[in-house]
Amino acid sequence: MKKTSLKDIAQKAGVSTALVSYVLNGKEKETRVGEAIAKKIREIAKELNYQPNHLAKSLRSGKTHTIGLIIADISNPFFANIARVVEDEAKRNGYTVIIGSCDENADKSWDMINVLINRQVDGFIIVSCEGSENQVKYLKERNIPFVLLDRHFPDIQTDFVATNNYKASYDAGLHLIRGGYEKIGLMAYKSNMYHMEERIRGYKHALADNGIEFQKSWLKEVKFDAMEREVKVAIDEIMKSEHRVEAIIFATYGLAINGLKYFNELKVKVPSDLAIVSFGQAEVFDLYYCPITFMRQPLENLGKTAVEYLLKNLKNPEEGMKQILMEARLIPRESSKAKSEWLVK
Amino acid sequence: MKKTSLKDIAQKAGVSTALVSYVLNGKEKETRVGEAIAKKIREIAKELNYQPNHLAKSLRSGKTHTIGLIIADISNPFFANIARVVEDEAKRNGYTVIIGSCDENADKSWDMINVLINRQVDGFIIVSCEGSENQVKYLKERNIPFVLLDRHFPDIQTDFVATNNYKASYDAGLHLIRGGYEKIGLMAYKSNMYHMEERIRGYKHALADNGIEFQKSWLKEVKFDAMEREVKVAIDEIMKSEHRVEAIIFATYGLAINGLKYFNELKVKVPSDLAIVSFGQAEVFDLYYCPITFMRQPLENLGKTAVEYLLKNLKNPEEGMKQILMEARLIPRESSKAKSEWLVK
DNA sequence: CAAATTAGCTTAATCGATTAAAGTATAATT
DNA sequence: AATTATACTTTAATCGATTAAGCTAATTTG
Repeated sequence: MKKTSLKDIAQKAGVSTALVSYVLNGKEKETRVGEAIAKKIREIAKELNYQPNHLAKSLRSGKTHTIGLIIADISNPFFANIARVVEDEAKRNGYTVIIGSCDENADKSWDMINVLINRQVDGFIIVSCEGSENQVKYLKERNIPFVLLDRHFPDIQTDFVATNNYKASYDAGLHLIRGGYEKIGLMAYKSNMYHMEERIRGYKHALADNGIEFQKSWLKEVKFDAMEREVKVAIDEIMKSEHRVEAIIFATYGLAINGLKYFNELKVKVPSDLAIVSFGQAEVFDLYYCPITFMRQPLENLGKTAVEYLLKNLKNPEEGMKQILMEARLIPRESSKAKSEWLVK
Repeated sequence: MKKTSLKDIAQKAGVSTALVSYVLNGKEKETRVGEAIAKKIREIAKELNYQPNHLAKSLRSGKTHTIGLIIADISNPFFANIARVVEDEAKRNGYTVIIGSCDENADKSWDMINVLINRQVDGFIIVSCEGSENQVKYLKERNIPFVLLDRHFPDIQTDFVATNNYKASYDAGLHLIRGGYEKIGLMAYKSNMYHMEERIRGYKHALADNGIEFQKSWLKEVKFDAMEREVKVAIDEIMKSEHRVEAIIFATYGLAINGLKYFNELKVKVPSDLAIVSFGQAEVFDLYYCPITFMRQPLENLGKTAVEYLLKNLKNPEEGMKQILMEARLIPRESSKAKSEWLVK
């Protein structure tokens, strides 16, 4: 049983497809279709359960009402959740989302972008990965609408929706310092992505502003592709070092998970052996024996705003650049309890 | 700058679009295109960075190389992961996946199916939710290829790829019994979905086969939509009841998370106050203070096989029904440690 | 009443790619 | 030389929906 097309309806109603199209698109007034015939057309359409063919529509109009969402790492629940938000918001506006994860790999990301361009997506929302600047430039040149989400490139003028990572990281550091911790480490990705640099910068400034001299051995940068192994090595180094830290900030969810696992193995006690603040957010942080303090990023707002910006661009490509940095909020939990609280015990 | 089309290439090469199409589709031999011209066409195509328009292709061929994946609850990491597997496997075969979560709501599921049908997906992979039998029947009637994943309806003959839930649940029960537990509860969804019934059946049989008389108060069924509240109520009841259980099986990831959170609040100690085995899988199970025993479902295999079945159907719609039940494997952890091990302490 | 509107509908081009069918040289065969 | 085969190309229909432009008959207007 084939799908009913405009033609089928036209035939059954004894009119041209044009009329059917006009009626079903609510253009009967402008194009003055007879009332009787309009009613008939609508009835037949209903009877045959007519559903327009999106392909044909899109081919004609050049609009697919589809958004390509490229995520650097969908296995990170923070991104998985943001993907859901984007999807829901897009759906509310009549758009379909095609999601792809590039697993922090720029080549994969290129592939996905090309595949999606061929599929004629109307625009992109992208959580960029390292080394994908050229892709962003390419989209700009080709005038393909897009919004960068969560990560952006300060040297490339684009629309973006991101978190104020400098501030977030600064706040994380400050929180620990106020809790009485002085030797504070940061575990981050080895990356020259701006958002990561900002997190490092914020952390260092928090130390400096509070008269704590940053020690090189406090900053551990691990490769995404070898995260599990390198996190362990880094932690081993940290625990042995002479300026051994009393607290550590995990710059991403993945780092935190690997770190916490290893702490379990090592029987490191949080927060007495080591206090923790982490970026990212996930169920685990609630359920760890010692609930983890984390920086809550405005997930909903980030996702929704990204969609909003993109749709605005699609409607009116001439509109100016739209950029926004949103603030993260520290959610204090046991893992970073002020020293004074657990010292007395 | 508009995208290059076949026409552009044809014009530049001074030939008809037909030739260009033949050459770029590797049909130069059958259609004996001159070698010189073929070369020229390929060069121009490369030079103009030609990328075929999928919409046009699909409109013509009736094939979009797109799969609709409808997931009952994407916030469940088990399903999120399976979605990734499906996506990757589809991509390996040149297919794009459009994912949608219906949040265990049949109406939403209807919507999604309709939207995706209009987008002309070639077929569906569906993790069905309660009350969606009519949708499955509809797809069957309309001869739209689909494969049910993880959940299926025994009364409707369809392709499916699922876990042997009866066996998994039986094994979960057996494991606890062998660990010396006798009073064993099960927390499940209030649902008449077959997979849930099977989990209940397996649990009961495990008890019966080991001479334990099932108590009504041991089985708690909570509504998905009010999970958080009802889990708490259920646990309160369990803890107070006279036949208070010593162990509990969570039939889904969501139930486990909510349960574990509440146990934390109540300071229930796992496994000495209550031993646990759960379905689903997630980072949390590793990182809980007492790592959680769970039934590992063959996630990869489930996802890949679903794609395989669907693609076979797409290639050859006449092929017979394909159904498979895969076995889950219990991963023993601290949360269900044999009583003898912790009693001595 | 002739001319000008207007209402109501159809025609046909278009989006981009595919592909039977038809066309036109050129070469081979009888 | 006439016929046939071969090699190479073009034409045009098609997928399904949209829409500017055109057409016809009824109605209004001066």
